[in-house]
Amino acid sequence: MEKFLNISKEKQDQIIEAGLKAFGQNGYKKASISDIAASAGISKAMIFYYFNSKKELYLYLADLCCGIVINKVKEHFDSSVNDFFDRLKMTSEIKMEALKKYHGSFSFLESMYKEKDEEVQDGLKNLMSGIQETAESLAFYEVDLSKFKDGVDSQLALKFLLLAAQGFIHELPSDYEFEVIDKFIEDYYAWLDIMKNNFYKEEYL
Amino acid sequence: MEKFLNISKEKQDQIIEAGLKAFGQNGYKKASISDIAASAGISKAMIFYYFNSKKELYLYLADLCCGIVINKVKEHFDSSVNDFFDRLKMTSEIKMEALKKYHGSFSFLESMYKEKDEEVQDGLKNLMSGIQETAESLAFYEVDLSKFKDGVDSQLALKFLLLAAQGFIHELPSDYEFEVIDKFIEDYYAWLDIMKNNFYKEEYL
DNA sequence: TTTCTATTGACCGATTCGGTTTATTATGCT
DNA sequence: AGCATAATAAACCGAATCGGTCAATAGAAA
Repeated sequence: MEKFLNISKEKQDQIIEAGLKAFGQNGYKKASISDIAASAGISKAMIFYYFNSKKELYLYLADLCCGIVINKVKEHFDSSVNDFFDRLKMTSEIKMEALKKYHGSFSFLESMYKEKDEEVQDGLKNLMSGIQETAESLAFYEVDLSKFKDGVDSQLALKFLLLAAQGFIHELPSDYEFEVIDKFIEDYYAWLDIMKNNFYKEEYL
Repeated sequence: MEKFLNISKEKQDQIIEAGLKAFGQNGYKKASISDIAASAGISKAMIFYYFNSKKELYLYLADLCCGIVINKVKEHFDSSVNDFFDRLKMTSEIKMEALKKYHGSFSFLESMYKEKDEEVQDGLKNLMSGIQETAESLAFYEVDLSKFKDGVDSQLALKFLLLAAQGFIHELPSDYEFEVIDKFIEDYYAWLDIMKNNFYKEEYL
């Protein structure tokens, strides 16, 4: 595997993107090394030269994607931000920055959560345990909800905002341009501002 | 194929659900008849006894799912409802009713839109042409947007509400219970009411 | 009993799978 | 230059799986 780390970053990225895409779309079992190699523009033998098996490649990618998210969280998350909308902006920014590293990262991560194949279960369990503490639910405790008007259910607001973000991620084609993410962030912030202006008590505007 | 229509509705549904799930998760090429048969609890040979080929089964399911949605639209859509939120309730009700017929219908429909395999392209093209007129974008013309307060972008509101609905559909596990849909509809309506109460000019409340 | 239908498990050739081996090309090092 | 070593691809491996067929069985109807 040190073989892989010694080649150029561009070629590494081609292989990583190809792997994330194939595994993300088809799951572990139905993704094939031949597909990945062809999609990365190299021969199948090279995949086994860099990584020794399908399993090793998969777990490397899993580790990589989790690492990206975890690092972004450690880098940007600030628990002292306790305004509802500011906190949301922060977490969505973290998410989107991770999304911008590799096209396939999110569809891979999501298929990873559903992955049931026994061959990789052991390796995944290890990863999961270390990532639970960055779960979304934990990211929203200690947020100040008293700024909301009576009659506005902040939990419902949160729920639908998170669903919308998830909907956006799923709507992305596998070959999206990075700018569509920036465009979405823009819309997202505009939408958050509208909600804030109409859902907060006047003294907090 | 008339063989298939003569067996009991329950057995039909088992096969349909198995097919929708397999094709929806894996796409046409990577879904296997063996999987579908096993998941439906019958032998592989029976699939070829009812349908003569993989392609015929796939196109039958595609036709079935499109038919369900189209019928629900014809049945429930009322273009005279031109309040923004009432229209949204109506279209989401149509969607969810279709979702409740078969667990796998929506993931199948979505994978159907992305399907690129040449073997079924011809059959899909025919279906698509008849379904375009029920597209979501068309469902929102002639809606009265003047009730919104200044500063509230109704198009942005629509966009995020549709994204949230899509996010919900994707969050569903493949073996969801039908009641979670009712629970979501409940939340959805509560959320629409909150938005209406805060986004409409006072004279329209 | 005969006849027809529903159903299966075993089977078919073809393809594809994960993985290996071999041969060839670059790439240093001296 | 020559020589070793690493990078790469193509051809290959046995095993599994693919879509699809078929012969044999069981069951109901006659």
